[in-house]
Amino acid sequence: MATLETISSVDTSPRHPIRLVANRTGLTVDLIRAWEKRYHVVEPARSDTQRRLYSDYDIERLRLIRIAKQNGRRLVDVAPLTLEALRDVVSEDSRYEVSQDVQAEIYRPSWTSPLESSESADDIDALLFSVQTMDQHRFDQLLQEGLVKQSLPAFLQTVIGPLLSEIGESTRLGKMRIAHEHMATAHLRTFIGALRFRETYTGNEPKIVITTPTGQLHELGALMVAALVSVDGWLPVYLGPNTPADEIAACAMQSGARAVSLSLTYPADDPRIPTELTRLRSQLESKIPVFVGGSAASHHHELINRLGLLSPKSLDDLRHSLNMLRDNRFQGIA
Amino acid sequence: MATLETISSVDTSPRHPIRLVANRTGLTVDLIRAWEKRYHVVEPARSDTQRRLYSDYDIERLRLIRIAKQNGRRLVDVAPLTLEALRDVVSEDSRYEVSQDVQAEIYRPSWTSPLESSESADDIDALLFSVQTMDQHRFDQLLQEGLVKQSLPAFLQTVIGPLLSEIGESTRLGKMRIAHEHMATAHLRTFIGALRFRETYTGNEPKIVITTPTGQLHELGALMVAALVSVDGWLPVYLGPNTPADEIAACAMQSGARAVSLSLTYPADDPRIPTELTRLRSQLESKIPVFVGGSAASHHHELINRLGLLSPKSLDDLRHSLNMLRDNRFQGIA
DNA sequence: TTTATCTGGACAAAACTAGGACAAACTTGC
DNA sequence: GCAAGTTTGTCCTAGTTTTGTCCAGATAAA
Repeated sequence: MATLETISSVDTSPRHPIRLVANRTGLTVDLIRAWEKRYHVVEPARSDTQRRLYSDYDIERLRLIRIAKQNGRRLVDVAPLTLEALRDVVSEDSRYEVSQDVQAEIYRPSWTSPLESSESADDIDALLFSVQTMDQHRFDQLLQEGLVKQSLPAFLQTVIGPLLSEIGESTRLGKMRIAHEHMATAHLRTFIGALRFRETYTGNEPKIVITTPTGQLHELGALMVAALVSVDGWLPVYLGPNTPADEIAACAMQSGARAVSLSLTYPADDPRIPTELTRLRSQLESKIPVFVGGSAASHHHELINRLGLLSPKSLDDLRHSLNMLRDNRFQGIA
Repeated sequence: MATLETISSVDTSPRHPIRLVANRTGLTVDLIRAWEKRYHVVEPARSDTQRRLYSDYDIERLRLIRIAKQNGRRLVDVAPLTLEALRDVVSEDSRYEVSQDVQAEIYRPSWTSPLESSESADDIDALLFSVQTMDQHRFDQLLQEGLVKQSLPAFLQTVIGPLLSEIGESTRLGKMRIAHEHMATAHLRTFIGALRFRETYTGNEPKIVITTPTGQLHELGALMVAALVSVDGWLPVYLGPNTPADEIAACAMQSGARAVSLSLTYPADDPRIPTELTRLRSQLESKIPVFVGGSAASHHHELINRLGLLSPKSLDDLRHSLNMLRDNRFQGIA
C-alpha cells in the first residue's frame, strides 16, 4: 500500500528552466530571482553551468505564494512555509477573500495511484450503513475521511462511483427507501459541488460546459465530471441537470467554452435524446468536442458515432482526452 | 490570552497582516487603524518592525462590529464588547431588524419595496450581472462577500431571497436564458448547502425534515430553510426536492424528527399536492407540526387550514415558531 | 552572432506607520 | 427647531519598511 507521501506528492525532480517557471506562475524572471535572493523562497538545483533548474514542487510553491500575496499575505510571512502549509493558508483565505483579477498560466497538479480495492469496499459499506441509519453527520464525516486517504480522481472512481450505483441498486430492489436515496443524493451534491473550491483559479483555465440534456434529471454523474476536470486545470461551467440543447449551445458560446460534456443515465431510452444531441451538435462550432458519458451512453452508441460525438470509456479516458485538448494536442475522433 | 481562547474557541495567535483583515472584514485599512487609535477596538500585536499582526479573534470581532454598525449600533457602544457579547447583540439585532424593514414572505418577497436597503440592492444587481455574464467566479465571490457584511439570516432574506425571485422573473420574461438560471441555481445550491456546515453540532439538536413534495422540483426555498434553521440550533434532515409523502413520513419517524417543513413553488396548482399533503398529515404523529411555505403555499390556503398544517408568513415567522417548538413552548395552531 | 541566464547592486514604487485635519452625520441642550 | 458639540469616515503628510523592476558586465546556449 502506498504511503501518504507518495499519494499527495508533487514531482521534485529538477528540470524546468526559469523562463518556463515564469510563464507558468505568472511571475517575472527577475522577481523569482529576487525572492530567492532575499527570502530563499525557492532554492532550485543548478545545472553544471549554474543555470537554475526548478521542480514541479517549486513551481507549485511559487504559484501558491503568488495567490497568498494576492489574498493580502505578506511575502515574509509565507516565504518559509512548506507546500502543505501554503495550501492550507491559501484555501483558508480564499474561503473568505475577494481576490483581485488574476493573470496566470494554467495550473496542472499531478495526481496518482488509487487505493487498493478492499479498503474502498469497506469505506463504501460504512457509507451505505450511515445512509440506512440516516446518520447524516457520519455520512459527511466518512466522505471527508475518504477524501483524505486518496487523491480526488481516485476517490471519485473507487468510492463515489460505486456508492452511487449501490444506492441506486438498493433503492430499486427495495432494500433502501427513496428517502434514504434522497438524503444521500442531496448530501453528495453539496459535497461534490464544494470540491470545486479546493482548487484555486487563476482565470486563464479553458472552460468546459457540463450538464445533462432535457429529460435527464440525475445530475450526480455530471457533478463528478465537474469535480474531476477542475483538478486538471479546467474551469467547469456547471449547469445542473435537464438543460435544453439550445441553451447548452448558447452557454458554450457565451462563455467561450472549449468543450462540452453530457451525462446520460436515466431514462436510457428517452426519445428526446436523439433530437437534443443532433440539435446540439449542429448549433455548436465543429471545433468544440462534445463528450457523452454515463451509464446510458452505450444505448446511443450508433447515434453518437454518426454525429461525431465522443464517448469516453471511463473517467480516466475523459481526463486523458481533456488533457490533450487543453494542451492543444487534441486530434478529435479517429 | 488563554481564557479567551478556551471560551470562544477562536484562535488568538497573531499572524494576519492588516490588508488581509481589511479584505476579510470589508473594512478599509484606514478605518481599522482609526478605530484602534480612537477606541482601542482591537489592539493587534506587532512584528519587530511595528507592523500590525491580527488574530482570528480580532478579525471576528471586527466583522461583528461592522455588522452591528450596519444594524444601527454606535461604534462607542459596541467597541468595548467581548466577542460573545457582540455575537449576542448582532444576533438579536438581525432578528427583528430584518423583519421590520423588509417584510418577506418565504422566497416570494415583495422586493420592490422602497424599504429595501440600497446596499442590498447593489449587491443583488452585481450578482445578477455576474450571472448574465456567466462569470461564475465572480458570482461565488459576491456571495462570499455578501455573507461577510451581514448575519446569515439577514443575508438569506435581503440578498438570496430577492435574487431568486429576480432570476425567476428575468428568465420568465426572456431577459435571461435558461442556461443562466441553471448555472445560478447550481451554484446557489452548493453555496447554501455548504452553509449548513458552518454550524457546529453537539448531537442533541432537535431534527427537522426539510423537502418538497412530489412534483415540486424547485428546491432552493427548502435549502434556504435548512440553512436558516441550522443557525437556530436545529439539525436539518434535508431530502432534496420531489419526495413522496410516504417517504417523508417514514424519514421523520426513523430520524425522530420534531417537525417537517415543505416548500411549494411551481407548479402552484399541481393536482398531486392535496393528495400528498393529506397523506403526509395522516401518516405522521399529530404532535409533529408540518410547516408549508413558498410562493405557492397561498394557493392551498384552505387545504392547509383544514389539515391543521402551519403556513408561516415569512422566514422570520417560521424561525419564531421553531424556536418556540424547540423550547417546548409551542402551542400549535390557534 | 544573437538570445537567454547569471550575479550583485541600485533605485523606485507600494504598503505600512503615526499623527493630525476636516467634513458629514448624528446628538444634545436649549 | 436650531445651534453647539460629538461621533465617525476619509484624507493628508512625512518617515520607514517591504517589494518589484532595472542595469551592467560576464557566461552559456541556440
